[in-house]
Amino acid sequence: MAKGKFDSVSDPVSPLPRYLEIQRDLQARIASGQWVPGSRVPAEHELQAQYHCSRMTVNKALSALAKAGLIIRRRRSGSFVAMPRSQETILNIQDIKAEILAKGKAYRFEILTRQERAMTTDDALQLRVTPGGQVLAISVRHFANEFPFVVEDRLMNLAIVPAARDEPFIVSPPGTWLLDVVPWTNAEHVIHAELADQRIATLLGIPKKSACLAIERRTWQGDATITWVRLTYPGDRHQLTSHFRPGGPLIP
Amino acid sequence: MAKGKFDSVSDPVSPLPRYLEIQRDLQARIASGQWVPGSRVPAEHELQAQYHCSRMTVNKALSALAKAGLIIRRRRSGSFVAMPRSQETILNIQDIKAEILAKGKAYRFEILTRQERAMTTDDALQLRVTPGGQVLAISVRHFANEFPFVVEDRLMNLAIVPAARDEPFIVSPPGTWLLDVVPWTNAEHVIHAELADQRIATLLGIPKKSACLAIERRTWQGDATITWVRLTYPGDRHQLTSHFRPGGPLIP
DNA sequence: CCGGCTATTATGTATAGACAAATTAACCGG
DNA sequence: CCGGTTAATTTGTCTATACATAATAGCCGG
Repeated sequence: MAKGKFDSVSDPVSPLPRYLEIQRDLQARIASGQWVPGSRVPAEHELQAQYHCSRMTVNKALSALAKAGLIIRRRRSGSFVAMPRSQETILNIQDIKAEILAKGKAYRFEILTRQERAMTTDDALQLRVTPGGQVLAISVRHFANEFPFVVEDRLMNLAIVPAARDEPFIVSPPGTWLLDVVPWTNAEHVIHAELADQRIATLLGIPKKSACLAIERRTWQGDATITWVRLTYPGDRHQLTSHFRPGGPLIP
Repeated sequence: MAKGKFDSVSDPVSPLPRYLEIQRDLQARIASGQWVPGSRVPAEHELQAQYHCSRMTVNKALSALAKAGLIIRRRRSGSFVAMPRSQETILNIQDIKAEILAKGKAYRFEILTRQERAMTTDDALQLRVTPGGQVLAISVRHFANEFPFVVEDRLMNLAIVPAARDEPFIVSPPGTWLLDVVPWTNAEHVIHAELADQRIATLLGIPKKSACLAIERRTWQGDATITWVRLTYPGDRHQLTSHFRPGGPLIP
């Protein structure tokens, strides 16, 4: 005999690892409706016999399906096809510089205003911290191919990011700089629509009272808020797009 | 001796499985910046010695970290702390009925229009399929506590969902019904801002030309488009919120 | 000095066996 | 028939080992 992996019975040379084969096979049965929600998935030892492999291999496939939320596993009871999940999608909000460059457009930005000040009540509210300390307030306009792309209004908590005080933000805009310099642990996004006021209209070069997409983001490091930012996009020119597959990271 | 699991050396009774302990420990070192991006993670056999366990256990922890994108693994080279990831967040777009009920408000809906027709060119474009076949076009208004909440304009591909033809949509609105009945494999979302036209303004009870948040969703089953839907929310009253932790599903 | 071969190394996948924990099912005494 | 104890089942975790695979490092001949 030559070599032949582990000499699996019926599959001489499989391009896909065994556990992924099993995983996809089970996933297909669930997606196709062959196994309806609530129905029982064969026990590990049964699948082991069916697929002619060890229990660990079956376990790896089943655990992945469980982590993806396609099945529910309970000791002694067995595994069951999960109920249809509420819709959930992965929205990729890139760093603005990366976002524009990814579209193959020329990127440029300009600092509109920059102010270092004692934290006001409003600042504290928006950062969701107790007042006190200093903040750096910065407004930036980003351009794609020399067209105004988005207006950024940002508050940075200088108690957490003192280095920002001495950063001129010449090569990188504040958002990109922060991403590179400060590790963050939590983020919150709020997306809504609003009408352009005079300032936004002028800065984006759009008519006053046209629709804008506003994204607000708060970023934390542990319990401390690092920064709050509000990005205002022209609503008709910008849109957020996302794709989603249930059992998301399963089929990479 | 009584029993004592596997008699691990220094940890008599651990409430957490070993691989999770290791995983969290490594994760903490990465998050804290102790291991900077690009730096090398000890090899499996080193960690095995450090944590006093088998290589498979270490492997499980490292594989999970790799899947979560915290480290990059390469054969022969070793494992390395990943570069800071582009911002990515999980946006939860619930089924409307569930969304309203979750807010503790009374839910009601009404069918505004319903038309079964041969697929028009526009329909085909929006469903992204080649023309031909029948579609069901439905408009629905959803209420929360008797206030207009969102307007839904939907196209359903009757070639894929013939059952919709005979469904009166009395107990459940089309979206909820579809979620319960039809398994889907892919979805695409597009979010943008726009101004309310006369119809939307009337239906939502808001001034004409006020800002609206529009969410369009296309849902597939394999290659076939099941449905296209456009949800129009009042921009000032509705917002999408999401939280995100890097290394998301790691800390359940 | 360059290009290709070989040895080494780290990860990837898989096996078989073992004990632990949880929960259901069966049983049995009152 | 009820309630509690015991047994059986299923998943969860872990070990030790083995071979596969990819990629680097080093060697060696031209």
